[in-house]
Amino acid sequence: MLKTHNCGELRTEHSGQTVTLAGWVNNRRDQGGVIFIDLRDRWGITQVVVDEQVHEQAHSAAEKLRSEYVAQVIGEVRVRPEGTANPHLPTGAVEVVAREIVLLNTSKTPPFYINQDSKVDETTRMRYRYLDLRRQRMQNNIILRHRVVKYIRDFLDAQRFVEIETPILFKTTPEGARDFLVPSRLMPGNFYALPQSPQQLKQLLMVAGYERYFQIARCFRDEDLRGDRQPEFTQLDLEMSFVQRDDVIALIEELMIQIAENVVGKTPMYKPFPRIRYYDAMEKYGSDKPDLRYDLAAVDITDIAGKSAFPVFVANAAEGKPVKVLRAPGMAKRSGTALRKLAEELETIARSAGAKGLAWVTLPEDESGEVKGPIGKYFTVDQVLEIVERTGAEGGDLLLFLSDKRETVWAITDVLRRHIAAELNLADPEVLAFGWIIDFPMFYWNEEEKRWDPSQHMFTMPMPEDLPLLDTDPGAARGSQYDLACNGLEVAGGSIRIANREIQEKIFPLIGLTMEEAREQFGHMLEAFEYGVPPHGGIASGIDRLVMVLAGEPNIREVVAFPKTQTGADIMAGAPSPAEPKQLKELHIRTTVDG
RNA sequence: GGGGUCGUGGUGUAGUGGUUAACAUACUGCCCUGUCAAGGCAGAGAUCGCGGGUUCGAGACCCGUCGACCCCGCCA
Repeated sequence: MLKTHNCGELRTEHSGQTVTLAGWVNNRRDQGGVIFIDLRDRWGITQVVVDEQVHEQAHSAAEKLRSEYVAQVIGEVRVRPEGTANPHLPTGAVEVVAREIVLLNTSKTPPFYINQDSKVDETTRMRYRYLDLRRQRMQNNIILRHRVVKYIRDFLDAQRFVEIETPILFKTTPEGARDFLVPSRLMPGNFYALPQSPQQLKQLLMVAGYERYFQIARCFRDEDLRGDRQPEFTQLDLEMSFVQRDDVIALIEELMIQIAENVVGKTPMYKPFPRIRYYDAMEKYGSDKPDLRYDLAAVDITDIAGKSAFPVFVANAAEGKPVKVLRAPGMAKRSGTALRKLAEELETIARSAGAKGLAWVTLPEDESGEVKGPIGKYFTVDQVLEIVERTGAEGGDLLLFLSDKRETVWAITDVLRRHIAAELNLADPEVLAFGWIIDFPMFYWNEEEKRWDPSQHMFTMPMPEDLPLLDTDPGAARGSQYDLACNGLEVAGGSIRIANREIQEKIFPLIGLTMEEAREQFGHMLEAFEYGVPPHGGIASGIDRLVMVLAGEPNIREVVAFPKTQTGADIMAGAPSPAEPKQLKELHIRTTVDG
């Protein structure tokens, strides 16, 4: 080893020891006769002091050092002179007096600051990702990610799970996301697909009798990117036999709590995690992955609004369209101009979610004041009081009225709620608010294709008591699906699977598959399921998103070592790139794009 | 496929149609024996993403294009 200690570990008790350190020059302060070098490695920073009169050779070597040069320092640890300790550094009580400095490598001037967390254009960061990753913030994130994955492996191993690898080259399926395809050289005209998740394979491992399987699995989906979505990502994928819904939920909840507390040092806001029915989540928050760090729930006032003098609400209520109120706490305290501007802004946001307009009233700050706003006059005092009581609103609140088709109101609730929370700084990145969403509908209606689409996947077991609904009212049937939301992100989702051939065969026609098509695409599954399938269920958790939320980072790229840009490109390496004609020929591929 | 924001020395920004494009920091050289956001002095560094257009005059305005980012669609 070119070092005996790392740059983060020396303390006063090492005083007097001769040590060898090696790392990067974080900073150099040249005082003339004495030079201070802050030497940095993964573990920290240690101040190296070089005195011209004591070690002339080391001093002249230190004069040539620059930022990010790689150097080895041999010297003696000593307690810093009285009054020169640096309380901001863990190693700040000591310094290493350099006897010898070996220049291991020079460096060009970096294109951005490595030694401070300042804003840098993301294109530049991506182009020099290896330098970006050298920065403290990124090292923290990448190492946190390692610790989370390590914790998961140890936790599940202790619970007698077996980690099993499944193929990356697999079979395309028509359902779900767009597949990444890989042409087969040995079978011209045929393609593998990269797995969107190891869903089928893990169920087959249950058939195979492993009972408790997990994998830290890379998954691929060829869809457009978002701040929380990359085309390739990592899932904790697991499956268990002889379990019911609450067994899987309890296991993952315990795992998440332990990760939060033991790895990140944050106690989740709610313990145990609340369980919210899908319909209630949509009614209150307009989202199946609500941010539970704040409440701001929409409240139904259809009955009151239906009796108001506002024609739109009366008409909507009569048609069965809900009228709901969303509180914007304290937002009515703004001045007239600021309030009008805010209302316009909120209306624009509401319209983007399908609203035709946005009605609002302001509550006075004191009892003698009056309710103001475009529709204030349509409500009687008693009606206003009833609304105030039902919503828990207080003086100075801005009340937003949402009324439309139920699904549209959900969408508006979601965007407004998140905007208000952002405006009021209610989403503290230090807080972790987990919550389960349960009782999802089995299917949602696909109007374009005139069929039911599974809301999770076709192997999701219906809730036992809803089995009869498959024949009578599939839209009302609930699945055994469970999703875990944290801070407005979906961080896990799973279900109990269908282990019964008759039930599975009822699902196919509902989702528009004939038995022939089902056999063609899932024959291996159906066949396997004839050989003694245990009842089983599982869950998958997006590691990237989980680490993102644990780290309090605003986007997924901050926790992926080498992420893709929004156009799916790797700016550093220049991927994707054209293939050589020879490669294409071998793969029996011709492109329609002119080279 | 659609909507939006941004693009100015290495980096981060300012620049409200009119001087030699400004500031901070980084960088280079010199000075300096207790600094740690070191300090002082001097210096170098910009075809204002690219291409058209409007104008007497464009970093700024318009159109296009490229790239990054945010969002909708999409993501079982």
